[in-house]
Amino acid sequence: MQIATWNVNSLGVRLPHVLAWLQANPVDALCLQETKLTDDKFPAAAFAELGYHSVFIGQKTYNGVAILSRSPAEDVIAGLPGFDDEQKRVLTATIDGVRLVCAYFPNGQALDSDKYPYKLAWCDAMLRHAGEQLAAHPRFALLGDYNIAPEDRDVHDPAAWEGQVLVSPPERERFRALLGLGLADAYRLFDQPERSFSWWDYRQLGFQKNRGLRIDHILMSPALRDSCTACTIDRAERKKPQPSDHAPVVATLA
DNA sequence: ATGGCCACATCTTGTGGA
Repeated sequence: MQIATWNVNSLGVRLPHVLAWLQANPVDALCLQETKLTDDKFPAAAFAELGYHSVFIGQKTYNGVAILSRSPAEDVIAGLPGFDDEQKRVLTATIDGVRLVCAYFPNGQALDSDKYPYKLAWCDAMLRHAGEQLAAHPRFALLGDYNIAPEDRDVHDPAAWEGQVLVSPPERERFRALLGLGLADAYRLFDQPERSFSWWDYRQLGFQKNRGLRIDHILMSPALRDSCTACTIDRAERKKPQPSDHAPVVATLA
């Protein structure tokens, strides 16, 4: 089984990329973030033609998440229970007996922005949700754009980023709290190239110079970790014409 | 030189992203 996550930065623009990627990478489940489409505009038929079911919650312009899967999604939950939020950022569903959370963590914008305390409170609500889901479902994974680079090695230039959103100590504390539930960062289960990132700025030849951040993650429960045989970032996708600024992350389960 | 790109909305300029 393969599970994957990809922030597509507008599914309206990136639909051809996603369809081509699925044909080349027929994963069992793909979590999408930043679809930026209201539900009436979600291209479910195009995915169905490739043999994928879809569940989705979207809004105009911002946010929006979806889970595409070869088997139908079961027991779907939209949003974070107990956390009132207009923003469409979370879907939870069971695919082939694996409980998946597809999450688009808030960006936070800046440490002095109102969006920063929202991000921290959102992370706290996610910690509760992940803990509850993990307790109920031993085969559990949390996939998505976390908007957190967990360690300095996940940042192209840690000195330049110090004090910025995405790397601040309170955000990294939230990431470590998720690990504290017993979840493993699938990418770090394996030897990986140095300077591995999942997002690169569109500006300043960010990708060509590999000036990026690793902010897209797959965290998995002990039961899944034990069967995980690989986790990779598909950098090649970022080289294509009109790419998303994020690359897909894929985990393989035996 | 503190911005460079991209997507989106409302328009040809502003916001948000990361």
